[in-house]
Amino acid sequence: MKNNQNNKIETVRHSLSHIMAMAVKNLYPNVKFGIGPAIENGFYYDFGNVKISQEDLPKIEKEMRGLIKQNIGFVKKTIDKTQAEKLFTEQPYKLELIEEIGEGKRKTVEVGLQQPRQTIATYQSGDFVDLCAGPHIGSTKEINPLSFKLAKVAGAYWRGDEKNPMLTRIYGLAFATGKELADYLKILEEAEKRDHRKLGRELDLFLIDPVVGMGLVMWPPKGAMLWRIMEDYWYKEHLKNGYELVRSPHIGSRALWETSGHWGFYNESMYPPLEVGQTLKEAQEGKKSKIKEEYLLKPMNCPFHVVLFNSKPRSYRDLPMRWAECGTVYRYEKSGELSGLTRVRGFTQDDAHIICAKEQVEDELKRTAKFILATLKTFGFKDFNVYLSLRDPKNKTKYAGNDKGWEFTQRTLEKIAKEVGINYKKEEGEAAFYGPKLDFKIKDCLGREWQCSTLQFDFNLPERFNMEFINEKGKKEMPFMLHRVLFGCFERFIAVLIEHCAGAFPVWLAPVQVWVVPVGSGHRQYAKETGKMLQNEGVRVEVKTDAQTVGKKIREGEMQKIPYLLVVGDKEVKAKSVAVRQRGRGDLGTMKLQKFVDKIKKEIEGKK
RNA sequence: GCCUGGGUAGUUCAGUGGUAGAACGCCUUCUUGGUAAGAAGGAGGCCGAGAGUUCAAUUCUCUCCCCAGGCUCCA
Repeated sequence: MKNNQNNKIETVRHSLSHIMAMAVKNLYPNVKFGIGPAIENGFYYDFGNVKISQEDLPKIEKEMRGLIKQNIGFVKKTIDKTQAEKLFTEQPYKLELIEEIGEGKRKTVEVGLQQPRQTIATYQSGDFVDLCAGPHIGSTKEINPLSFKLAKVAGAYWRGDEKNPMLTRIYGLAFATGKELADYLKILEEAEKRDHRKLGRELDLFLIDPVVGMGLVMWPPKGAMLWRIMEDYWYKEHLKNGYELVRSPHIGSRALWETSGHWGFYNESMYPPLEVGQTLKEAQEGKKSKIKEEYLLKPMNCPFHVVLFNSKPRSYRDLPMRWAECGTVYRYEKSGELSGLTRVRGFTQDDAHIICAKEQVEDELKRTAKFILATLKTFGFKDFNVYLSLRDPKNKTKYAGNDKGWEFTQRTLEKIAKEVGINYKKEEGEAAFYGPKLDFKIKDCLGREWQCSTLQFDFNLPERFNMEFINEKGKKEMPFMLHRVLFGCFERFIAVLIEHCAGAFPVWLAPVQVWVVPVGSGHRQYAKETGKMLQNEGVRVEVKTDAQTVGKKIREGEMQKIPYLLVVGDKEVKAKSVAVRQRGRGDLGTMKLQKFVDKIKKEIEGKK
């Protein structure tokens, strides 16, 4: 039953995309049509040869409502390729699709064909015919005209390829009822309040300033504290889990990146070389000299770890090696891709490389997957999607490594994913060229997925750097290499963390856990003593001695999302107690100071 | 990088072809306070940068920079 309803709204959404296309055609007769599928929460359609802006949406929406009132029916007509080519003669994008349907190449949702077809499905509504496999509603009277809304315009490359022309995409929202639409709009409004960029400013967690550089993040005390807490936790857990810590520099010579292959295949994303042949002063004076050395900022930590591994002969007895480093990397992302903390140009990966023998692969994978799951759980993430990215079986040549290695690792990845109970989605062709991977993606406040944890094989670096160890038989053997990050990187993880808890961090993570609020000036001394005592117990505390009313300080404390506000006045001084106010819950009443210390320490210990 | 829309005080935003305003925040003074804003006063803006049109540009035009939402790419 639920499924039927889902299908029904999908069909309505898709039909709305056709109605929108009709409306656009009426208003912009020369429009060229791309595609227009139903999507989560609504639909879109891509249009070429038109200039449509946000301001035009009400006009298009009005036209759509006019069409809907006419009770236009949707009629399926199957025609042959020649007829289709004639029908869509002025629609170059449709002709491209018709060509591919004929060849069996087309396999998107709205024309779900895998096999070469002689016939082409079309839907006619009124005088508008669209290339479409359907299904559609019978007539526009099935559409509730109050339950949809055109949301935004956006550019989108034809077929998602940046070499193709850019079309104008109009996104619409559509639900079964007007109430559902209103509810969704409400959710969007709420989401805005959780935006990490807004909260980052309000809570003084991070700063990005164009004077420093786009995509380069600075961390004021509160943000730096949050980072530190995460990092301390991270180090502790890694040592517990049998990792060793390593460190590597921020730049590496050109030769390193040539050997790793990044010089060649990663050149779009790397900052250009630092060419050393003169002093800065000489460069400023315009003196030119021969470049003696070239260095590149590291976009990845791996090559350093590989060089460390190769620095002496390794025995099978040394394996597995688990080397971890919170390493800051720099990638020159295109300007339009930058966004808050989720996409930056300098970021710190909580990286580790596991180098092991084939027999150890399965066990290491399982350990790592469990480690990832435990970490996400500790930070309160329950809702994330996991993707098993495999190579494209139709194009095996573009990958590093050999068939045997790929088959083994892909099989093992899938096996351990099942064993540790991960509900994953398989994606063929999504693997990196150097190996298959398991990606963990967390949603932000708007439901956009961000890859955080990942677990990836690497067939490239072991080959390029000739990594080897001496096996039990005294023979040289190439080890398996595994990259993995738990957070992904601190920046992005902090972004999703902020949005996940709306800035109200659990006590163990809160940069400031407690404010002590004296009622009057006579209570300042006791407040300071209380603060000192808490500080000695390892609690992160601030004493608010400024001359403001209690009401004002409470308000500020709540807005700063401080987990506990301790109000102290005459009663508390006398009884050596504190009046505890918990964030979001209000006054919990008074308790002995020691009792509060026990309470908060227990919460911190339990990662609450 | 591409498409659409933006950029006015630390923040959120008004406003105007004759070089600007509110609220909060900040500073000072008064207030010594009991669970979400005590009062008064003050400072703070080459209205994102550059060029053009104009007697005159924050306002109109163009270029660039940055921001938002997408696309592409990615941790």
